[in-house]
Amino acid sequence: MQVRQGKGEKNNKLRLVAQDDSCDKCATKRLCITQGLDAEQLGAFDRLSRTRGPFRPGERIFRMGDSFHSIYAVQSGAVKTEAVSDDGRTQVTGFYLPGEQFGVEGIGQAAIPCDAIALKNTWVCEIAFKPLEELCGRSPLLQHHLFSVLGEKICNSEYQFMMGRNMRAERRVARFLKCLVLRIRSLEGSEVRQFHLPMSKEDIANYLGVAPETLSRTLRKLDEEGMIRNEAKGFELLDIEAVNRIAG
Amino acid sequence: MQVRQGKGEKNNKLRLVAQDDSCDKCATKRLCITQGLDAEQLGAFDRLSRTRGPFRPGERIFRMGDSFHSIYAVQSGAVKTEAVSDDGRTQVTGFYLPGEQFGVEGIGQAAIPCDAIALKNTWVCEIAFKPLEELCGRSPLLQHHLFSVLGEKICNSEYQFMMGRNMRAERRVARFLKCLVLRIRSLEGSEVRQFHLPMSKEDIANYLGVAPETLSRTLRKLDEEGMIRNEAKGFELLDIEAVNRIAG
DNA sequence: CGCACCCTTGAGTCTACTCAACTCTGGTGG
DNA sequence: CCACCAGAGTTGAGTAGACTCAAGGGTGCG
Repeated sequence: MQVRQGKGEKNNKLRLVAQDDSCDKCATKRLCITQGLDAEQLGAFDRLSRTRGPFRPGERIFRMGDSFHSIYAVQSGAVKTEAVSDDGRTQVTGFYLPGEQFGVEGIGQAAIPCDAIALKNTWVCEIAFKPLEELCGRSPLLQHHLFSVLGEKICNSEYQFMMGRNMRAERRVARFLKCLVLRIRSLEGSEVRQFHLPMSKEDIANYLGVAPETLSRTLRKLDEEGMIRNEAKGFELLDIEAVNRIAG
Repeated sequence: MQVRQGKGEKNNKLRLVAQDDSCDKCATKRLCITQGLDAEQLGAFDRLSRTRGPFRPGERIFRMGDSFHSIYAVQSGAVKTEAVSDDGRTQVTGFYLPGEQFGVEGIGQAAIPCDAIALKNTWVCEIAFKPLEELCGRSPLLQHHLFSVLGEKICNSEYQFMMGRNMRAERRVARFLKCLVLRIRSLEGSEVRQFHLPMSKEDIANYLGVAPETLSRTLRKLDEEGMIRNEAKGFELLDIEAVNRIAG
């Protein structure tokens, strides 16, 4: 949600742990819910949030069934959320990059409906929700930001939902790539062409609702058609126009 | 979100128009965000909400691209929301029964991302969002309710999202029926076995991400197996256990 | 009565799944 | 330094579930 400033030591520590730390860019992101707050409110916000980490790859930040206390933002690293369905299969429900919020699914619920798992060495900002609600009562701007975050999340979820139906694997994959490119470029700059994937291709396939084999074949096809250069742990973007065309 | 009491005339009018009006039962629903408010706050809530209708079947309550001003609750009738995807195809994103909220997708967004369309003669409660936010600042309870509503919506969206992938048509249909049974029974009583569908089967198929033909065949299969009795404009529930078993 | 619309049924096709084998990579240990 | 191993990813073959296209009911409305 925000990287708290004026905590040099912690940020340094963070940088030592996670080499690909992008947290100092987070403050510029549009979703920073503390944007526009005055000094007193920022102070209050600092008191209800804290940095946690490092989480190792595969380590859980919270678990399905935990009672809900906090919402989170990625400071550095990457996070996936996944839920276990009734029949025991896991479903990846989201990937989160530095500056992005997660854990809002638990708001107003008896229990958190998903696990959050670090994908690499990860630092997160944990924001206690009950005090945040109280602070929102005193800060209309913060309240508005928070509602916006939730609205955006709803909007994205419905978009994903919509995308999941009646859609060829090729289009799903293209949309995923397009989305990821936008998100990573907003962190690292719009000239980036080489994209490292923090998650496994198995996770991506699960997220997209296709078999790993289908994802593999689809990426190969996009590669052969010259849109991307498919790699083991990432991809190179060759023709964003073509990807957009397939994404629709 | 709530049916305002003490407006006998409007409710009467409403009853004349929509015979299956269930709005007087809405006040008992758990999602009533005005629950627990004091008289002064209830008054303020009344001033920022208003009843609108009747909307005729097919009539739009709001349109995709409209600027966001209000959230809504169904008072009587039924509503669907649908979005048009980039390639011009429409995707039904939700059905709403009396007492249920809709339109929260627009919160914090530049434009509302979907159409809301009445499925039969429908009255809705429109709640102006900006004043609602302000009122939330003065009423921690209301604020908490609203956050809960949004959290629940996120949770449901992710659940739907999850359900859309890797799932046989039979299971999707069974889940849809199960969910609908629960919702209608919470309105009309748990002994109900006969369910009228306010939406067309084409809409249901679209919502579930299957072809209308597939939905038709699946319902016939469930009928032949004795779980339901498939009808033109509804269904009779014969074996809820079996439906639950298939739903997983 | 006839038309329109929705739903159902049938036949054929195709996408994506499953299962199985193979490759590649990074890490470990001799 | 290289051989080995485990896990992720890729490729191939065969299958099944769902889609498309097309035609045939049913029901309500003018």
